[in-house]
Amino acid sequence: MAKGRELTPQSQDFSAWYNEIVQQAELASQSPVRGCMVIRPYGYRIWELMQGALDGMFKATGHQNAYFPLFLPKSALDREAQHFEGFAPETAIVTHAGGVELEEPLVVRPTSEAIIWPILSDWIQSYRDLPVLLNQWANVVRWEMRTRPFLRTTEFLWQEGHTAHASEEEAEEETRRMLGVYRTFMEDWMAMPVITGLKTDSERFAGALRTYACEALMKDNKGLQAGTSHNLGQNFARAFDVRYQTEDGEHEFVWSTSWGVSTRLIGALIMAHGDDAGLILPPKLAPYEVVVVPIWRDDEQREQVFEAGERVRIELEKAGVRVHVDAREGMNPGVKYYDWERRGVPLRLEVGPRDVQAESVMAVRRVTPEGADRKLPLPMEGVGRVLRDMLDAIQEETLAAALARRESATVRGLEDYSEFQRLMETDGGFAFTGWCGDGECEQQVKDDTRSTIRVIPDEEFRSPNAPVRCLCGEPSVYEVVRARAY
RNA sequence: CGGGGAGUAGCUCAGUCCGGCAGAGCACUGGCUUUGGGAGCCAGGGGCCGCGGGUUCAAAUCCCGCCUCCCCGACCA
Repeated sequence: MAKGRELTPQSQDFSAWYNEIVQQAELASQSPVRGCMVIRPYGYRIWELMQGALDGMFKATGHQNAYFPLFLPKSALDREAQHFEGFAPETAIVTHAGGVELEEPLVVRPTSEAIIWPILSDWIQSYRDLPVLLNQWANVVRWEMRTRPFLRTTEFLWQEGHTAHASEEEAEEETRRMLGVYRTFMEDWMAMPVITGLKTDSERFAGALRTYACEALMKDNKGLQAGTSHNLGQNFARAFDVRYQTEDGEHEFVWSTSWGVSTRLIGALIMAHGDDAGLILPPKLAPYEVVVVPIWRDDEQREQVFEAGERVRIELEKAGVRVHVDAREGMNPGVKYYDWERRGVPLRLEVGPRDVQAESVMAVRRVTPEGADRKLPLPMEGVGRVLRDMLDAIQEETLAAALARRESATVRGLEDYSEFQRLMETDGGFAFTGWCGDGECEQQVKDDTRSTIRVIPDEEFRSPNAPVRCLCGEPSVYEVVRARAY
C-alpha cells in the first residue's frame, strides 16, 4: 500500500484501499472465474474463527448441523412464486452433465429453501417432530452483476439456518432470537456495533413474511447489511406442502424461518476497523493474537533470542493466546513489523538481546491508545496473564472505538429533504428520519440520493424525539435508518 | 445493459503520438555483508507485447476485426 494514504470517506479512495488490503493482508486473491474468490489461508483462518463462534452459539440455542444438495431441480425453485422471481435472474443453471443434456436443468443453489423444504416435508409428520432446528454450512452461487471481494462474490460461503415450528409466535420468536445471536456475535466477536430492525417490503427476502437485519456502518460511512433473519410464515410450507398433525388430529402447515451470515462478514471486519496501515483485527478473530519478532546480530544472540521466544510462546499458549513466532531469516525486523501490522495482528512482541538481558519483552500494540506509550516493556515473568488481559482490553476498546465512530457519523431528527440530500452527497453515515410508509416515496428517495432505508430500527435504537414528518412532508409512520449502502 | 479506462516479465508500469535489438522498479534464485521501523553490493533466471488478419524491407508501435479485465451506475448477502 502506498505510504501515507488517508482512509477517507470518499468511497473511490476507499475502494482502492479495500482492494489493496485484501491483497496485501493475503486474505483473498482473484479467481480465474468471474467474480469468484480464492480465500487464502490467512483469510480462511478468520472465517474458521467466525464459524467456531457462531456454530457454538447455534448449538447453544438448540440447533443441529446437516447438509443438503448443491443442486436444486429447476421445478423446485418455481414452487414459491416470489422466491422464484427474486432468485431466478441470478442463478447459474446446469443443463448438461455426464455428456448428455439433462431432462430437467439443475440450478446451483442461491439459497437452499427449495431443496430443504421438499425433504423436510417427509421428515415432519406430527407436532412431536417440531420444532425442527437445522443449520447448514455451505457455499451458494448468485450471479450478481457486479462483484467485490468478500462483500459480493459470485460464489460465497455461509451458514443458513432453517427451522420449522408449530405456531406463528414460535417462528417469530426464533426469527428474533437468531437476529439477537447475530448481533451478539457482531458486537462481542467482531467488535462491530450494529443496528437491528425490520426491513421494508422492498428489501424483504423473496418469499418471506418479514425480514430482520443487522446493519453496520463502514469506515467510509456506507451501510452494510451484515446478517438477516427471516420469518417465512407459512409461505414455504404451502409451496412445498409441509404439514404436520396437531394434538387434535388436524393437519396444519408449519411455520418456518431462515437466517444466514456469509463470508461478507470478513469484508465487514476489514471495513469496520481498518486504517491506513492495513487491517485491524479484534483479538477474538485474529488468526494470531500475538506475533513474536526475534531480533539478533550473531549466532550466539540468535540462540538466546529464539530460546526466549520459545519460552514466551509456551507461556502465551498456556494462557490461551494464539501466538506465532516469526522466525523468518534474512529479513529485517522492520519489514516484519509492517507485515504484521498490515495483517492486523493486535499485539507484537519484540524479543532482542537487550530484552533477553533484562528478562523482559517489548510489547507494541497495533493501535496505540490515546496518551499511552507506543512501546511497553514487560517482565518475562507472568507475561501470559498480562497479555491475555491486555488482549481482552483491546477487544473491548475496538468495539468502543467502532461504536464512537458510528455515533459520530449518525444524524437524528432530520426532516428537511434538501438537507438530507446534501448529507448523503457529502458526509454520508446513518440518518434517522421519518417515513410515511409509502413504497413510492421510498423509491423516489433512492432515485434521488442513492440512499435506502436500511432498517426500521428496533425500539432500543429509536430516537427519544422521532421526526413527525417523512422526508416527503407527509406524516411519519415509522422512524427509519437511511444510508447509502453496499 | 449504459458511461469511462486498460491489456507489454509474477506485480506496478514505461515504451505506442513519430515503425528500427523487449525495458524499468519491485518480486524471485545464488553468494557475501546486514538485522531494535520497509537493508546493501555482486551475479542470475524470467516475455505468444490479449487474439486474428492487413500494410511494410521491418510492427508492441500504423489499419481492420475480435476477446478479456478493471472502474462508475442499474441488480444484490
